[in-house]
Amino acid sequence: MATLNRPGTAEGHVCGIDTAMEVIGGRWKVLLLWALHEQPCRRFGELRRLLPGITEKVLASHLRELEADGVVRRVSYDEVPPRVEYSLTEDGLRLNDALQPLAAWARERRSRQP
Amino acid sequence: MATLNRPGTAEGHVCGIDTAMEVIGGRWKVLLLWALHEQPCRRFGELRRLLPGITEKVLASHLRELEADGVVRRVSYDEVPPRVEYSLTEDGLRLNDALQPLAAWARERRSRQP
DNA sequence: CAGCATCCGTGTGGATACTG
DNA sequence: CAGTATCCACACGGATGCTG
Repeated sequence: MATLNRPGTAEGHVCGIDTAMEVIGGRWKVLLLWALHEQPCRRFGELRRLLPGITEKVLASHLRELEADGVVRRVSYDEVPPRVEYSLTEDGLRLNDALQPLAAWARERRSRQP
Repeated sequence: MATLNRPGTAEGHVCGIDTAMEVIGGRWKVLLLWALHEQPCRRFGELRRLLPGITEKVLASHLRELEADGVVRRVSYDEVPPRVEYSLTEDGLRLNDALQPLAAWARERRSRQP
């Protein structure tokens, strides 16, 4: 019988969905993507304020992971005080678009059972 | 400044996406949804074989959670040997449809960087 | 301001064995 | 066959303090 994932191959997923889950898997990642979608350029402290409850460590590590996955771009300006701006890459924009139906599903389901 | 989530309210998420993430958050859940989408009715052992690496405990708990979230339906037949069949609910079908763009995103991105 | 270093608690998931 | 029952490991996220 065919299987849905292929153990032994690092990224050999047949249906592809869990590859995406690896990118957005993380407590705050989809909210970060959303924040960077609403406004294309955000600073570290700004993102922190947008996500009450997130700690600096987790915010930093999430941003680094999203950057490593090629969906977030980090631009550091050589100034004092330091300024760093985060934005979505092209791939990140596409990912966010791909996330919209999921958000719509959640909204629609809540409107049915409030 | 407005925030993306509203701490203090259990399900008061503004953008809705992380509500969906709570449903599909789990190591194998999207694969389960996918399996039940490919073929509408699956048995426990069948699902276990489709997901090499999953343990019985995790499979059972994931199925129970998906059932509690109203996306999976469990039908138990009173037979010997026991037979239980799992299928997607209407809501589960819609969830799976909402997941397709995400899978497409992952596939498209892999085709660009193999 | 934008982080990193360190330590730590919890929960999710996993291994194994057993049952109706 | 379709699960429970235990026990356990470790990754993830969190709290706190310090730095360029």
